[in-house]
Amino acid sequence: MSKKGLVKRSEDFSKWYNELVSKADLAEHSDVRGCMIIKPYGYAIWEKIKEQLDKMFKDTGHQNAYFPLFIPKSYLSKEADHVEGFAKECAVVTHYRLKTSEDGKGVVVDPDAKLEEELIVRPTSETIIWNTYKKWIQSYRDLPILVNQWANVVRWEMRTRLFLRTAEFLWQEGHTAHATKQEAIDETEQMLNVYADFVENHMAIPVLKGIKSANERFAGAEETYCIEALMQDGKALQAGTSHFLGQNFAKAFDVKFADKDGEQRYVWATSWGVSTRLMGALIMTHSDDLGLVLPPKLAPIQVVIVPIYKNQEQLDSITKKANFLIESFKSADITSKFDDDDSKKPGWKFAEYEMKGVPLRIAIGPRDLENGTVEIARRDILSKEIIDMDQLTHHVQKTLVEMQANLFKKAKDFTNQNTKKASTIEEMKNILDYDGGFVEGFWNGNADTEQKIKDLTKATIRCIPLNDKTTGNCILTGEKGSQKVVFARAY
RNA sequence: CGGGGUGUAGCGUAGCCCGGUUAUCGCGCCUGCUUUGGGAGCAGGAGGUCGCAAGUUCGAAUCUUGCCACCCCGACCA
Repeated sequence: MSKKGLVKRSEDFSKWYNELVSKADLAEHSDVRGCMIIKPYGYAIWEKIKEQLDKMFKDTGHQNAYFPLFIPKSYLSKEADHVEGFAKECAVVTHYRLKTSEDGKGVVVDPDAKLEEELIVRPTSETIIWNTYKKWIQSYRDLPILVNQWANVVRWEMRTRLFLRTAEFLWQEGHTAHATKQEAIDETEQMLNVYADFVENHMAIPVLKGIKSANERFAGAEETYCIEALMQDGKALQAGTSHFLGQNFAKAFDVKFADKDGEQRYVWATSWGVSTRLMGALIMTHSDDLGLVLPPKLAPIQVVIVPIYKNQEQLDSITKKANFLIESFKSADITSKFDDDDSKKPGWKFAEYEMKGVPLRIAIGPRDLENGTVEIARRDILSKEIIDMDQLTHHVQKTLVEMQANLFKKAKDFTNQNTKKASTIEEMKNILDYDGGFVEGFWNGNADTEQKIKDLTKATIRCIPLNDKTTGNCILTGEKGSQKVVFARAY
């Protein structure tokens, strides 16, 4: 990744990405095909994401619950579009027992232990949840149901990439049931806004809010809302989705309720989710050649203190100061770590914490002991300054807030600079081939047109932006009165 | 599933075309001393079914065949 700007050759960006994930100790490929091992440091960041999102879900009235990993095959076939969308990538459990093989070496699947009905490892939980909601809902008094589940799901992908596309991934999926269409739509939009709020204000990643074209819509949804973010290589990443499911699942699973007027009505549904893919977005948005850059709100360690010393006596007095600082940080809600590991030299530690994206690094050495100061280094702009020890906590607090804002602004500027308008296919192709980025254009709303544009440019419609009713001439056909959409090449 | 590529120590690699002593180098690891304000230096040491299997040969990391795994580019996708 060049600090100067876009990497146009995607192989270079892939290489940079993979190296970063490995060197920052975030994750690695498992020996199990397509699966990922999230290492403790990577998982700590995911936990920060979870914790903050979970709070936002609860603040909007949701509760957590947990549903089975296995879904009977018959459930999946109840909603036609839904099966079709997921059938190609499902892992299927057919047996429940192993036995020692004939030759005594190893084990084989016991053919006598065949399941009567195969179980599907959930690729998403709409079906099993709606099968349950049928039992939970009889009256309008049972509504709404506002449930979220933190879980793992399996989608048997052909090609995998750490955090962005793995056979198994972690996510949260919200599944809500409502008495009216409007309430369900409001919920869908509310959760899209929660996602946008979280991604922008906690992850410092600017997003574009919009709705998907029919082609890109979730299998079984009537409307898919999404947030799209632009990565540093000029490709778009879908960072979260919120689906208005209409009455599709209620009808498929026969979920009806008695309304106030005594009428039996089908329930209205939504589902919404974000996954460990957010980790990929985080990495690809902020990081540089030295490694990961973390927004302070998501950093498991916000400040690291590195001692520099020549003898035990110096280390002792530095340790005393460091312990004092750590206490002071703690009372200001700043997470810090004192790294007095004697087996690593300071230079090694500096490089290591930069690689891991720790926002602030404080070095305390003999000079500082004399002067009552510390050296403080900022990860985002790579600056260093000397600060008086007694003003430190306040300074750190202020700087962390500044860094959070700075990272967002930097990413926002990048996204703005790489959002361009095109009125013809050639124009769009030039932009995409040269810089990548978001391309605003007009589309006649026709699925064939969308496909042709994709064939010609490798770009898909990322979304139809919300609250932008501008019309113009279709980028492919020139048709007047076409709607505004945003195209990009995507992950 | 199509096209391309790679498998040699924990990681990264040389050697393979043109078969021949004890398989190369770097990082990491272990021991000791000196070091510590940007990934330390020196000395010594440990670590290998050369992806798996068969074949050719006096002899295979090297040649042949088959298999497996992984990576990259497509198609598909959060």
